Amino acid sequence: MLESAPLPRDFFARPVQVVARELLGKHCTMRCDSVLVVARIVETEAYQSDIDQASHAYRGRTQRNAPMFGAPAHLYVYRSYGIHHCMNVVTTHDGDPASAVLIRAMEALEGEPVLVERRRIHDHWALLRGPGNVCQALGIDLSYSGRDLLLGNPTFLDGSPPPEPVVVTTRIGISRSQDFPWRFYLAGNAAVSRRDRRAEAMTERA
DNA sequence: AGCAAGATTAGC
DNA sequence: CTAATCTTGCTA
Repeated sequence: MLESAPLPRDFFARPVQVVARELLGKHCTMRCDSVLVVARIVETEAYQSDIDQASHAYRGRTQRNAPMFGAPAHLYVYRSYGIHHCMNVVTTHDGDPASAVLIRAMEALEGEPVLVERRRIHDHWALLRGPGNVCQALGIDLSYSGRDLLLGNPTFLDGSPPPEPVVVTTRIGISRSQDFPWRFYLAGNAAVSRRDRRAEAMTERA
């Protein structure tokens, strides 16, 4: 693999939709039990608190969502349905509403045996499919919430832009603000959690 | 202090 | 389609 540097804080200090889209194709490295895991981001969602009722920060700051109101390039992790964890990267910068990108799916590149062990499945494309599965595979829990990405582990690396077209569509699993087209994924990638054929058709035309 | 809801997932 | 499972945050 070619050398690549960690994404600088400035990368995240931009509008959350821009960051969500540009995060596609970027690599995420995570040291798990002294083993290096590398994965490629293939699906994300943007959450912008001021106009987004689906955002955990919509009703203001609380103990749980505090990281979303902090500096960019920090993690915001929360427990989902009492069983899973979901990982977000904070993009908020001075003067902007609290915002973060939910990492929904990745493609395993290195260290797959560790992921297989944690997930207890062998399907390569399902290892990191879905936000809850991403955290289970990488070993990310509540203790990671608020962590600065620039400290390393996990780390997001710069890299070449994704060769595949990007599909833009509406977000999944929310009951409010369902119409914002703030979900992004790499067309044709088998790790994507749920495909949107309609949006993919629009993508071909573009 | 009690309680309903939830950015999910796997299995029937 | 539904159960599983628990933390957060709102209401009394």
